[in-house]
Amino acid sequence: MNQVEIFKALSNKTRLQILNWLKEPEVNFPEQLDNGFEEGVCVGQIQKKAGLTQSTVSEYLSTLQRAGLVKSTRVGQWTYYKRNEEAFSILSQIIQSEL
Amino acid sequence: MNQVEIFKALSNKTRLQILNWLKEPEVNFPEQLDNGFEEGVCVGQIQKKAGLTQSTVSEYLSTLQRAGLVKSTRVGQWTYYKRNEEAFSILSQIIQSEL
DNA sequence: TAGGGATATCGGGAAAATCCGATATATCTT
DNA sequence: AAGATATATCGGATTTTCCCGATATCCCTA
Repeated sequence: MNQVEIFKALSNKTRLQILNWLKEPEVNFPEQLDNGFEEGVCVGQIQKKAGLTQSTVSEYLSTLQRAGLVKSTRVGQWTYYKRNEEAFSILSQIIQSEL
Repeated sequence: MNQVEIFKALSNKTRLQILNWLKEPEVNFPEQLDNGFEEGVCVGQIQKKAGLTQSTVSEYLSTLQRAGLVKSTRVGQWTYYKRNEEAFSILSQIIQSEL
């Protein structure tokens, strides 16, 4: 739980948006209704919505993952990303007690 | 309440330390026992503890203030900084509900 | 096993952050 | 008014972030 790394990951508008979109994948990624979102949302869907290049979005997702804010699952050629809710819970507590 | 600005302000080890020191000024700034800390701690004390130059620490405190995380009071030639606890409370809630 | 699609990684130009020394401003004292 | 002290602001060298295009890797299918 590296605090500076977490806050750096959160210091970007697009990355904050991605995290927000992943709160309600069924609303924000209707094209991916086939799988039930238990795995998360694949990079391509997120990239399309973000409107940035594939490499940039892939890098942003790695940044979020290194910070522990999302988890990924590889299924075939797709990598699905979803929020790590526990991390947000812990972060919220850290801000109240430690920070 | 600009979220990106807040997280950027928190994305620095020294600034996090300053915020932490200001949680217990009487413990961390014993040299300033004369005034009762209601006003906060002056820049010079923080600078000495941080071990960075005066200009850097002054700039860091401005950054924290622009983000709303600290408040300042000018008294004579001193500027006293203290935490804005309300901001941390709100931030903690934002992480739980909005982020 | 060849080709195609999804994702990751690499190299880089532009912009922002980091932290410094020098200087400006404000205030207090004498 | 002059000197001393505390803080703020400025200019800049260095590092980091942002975001891209090109390329590499992985996996699936014909």
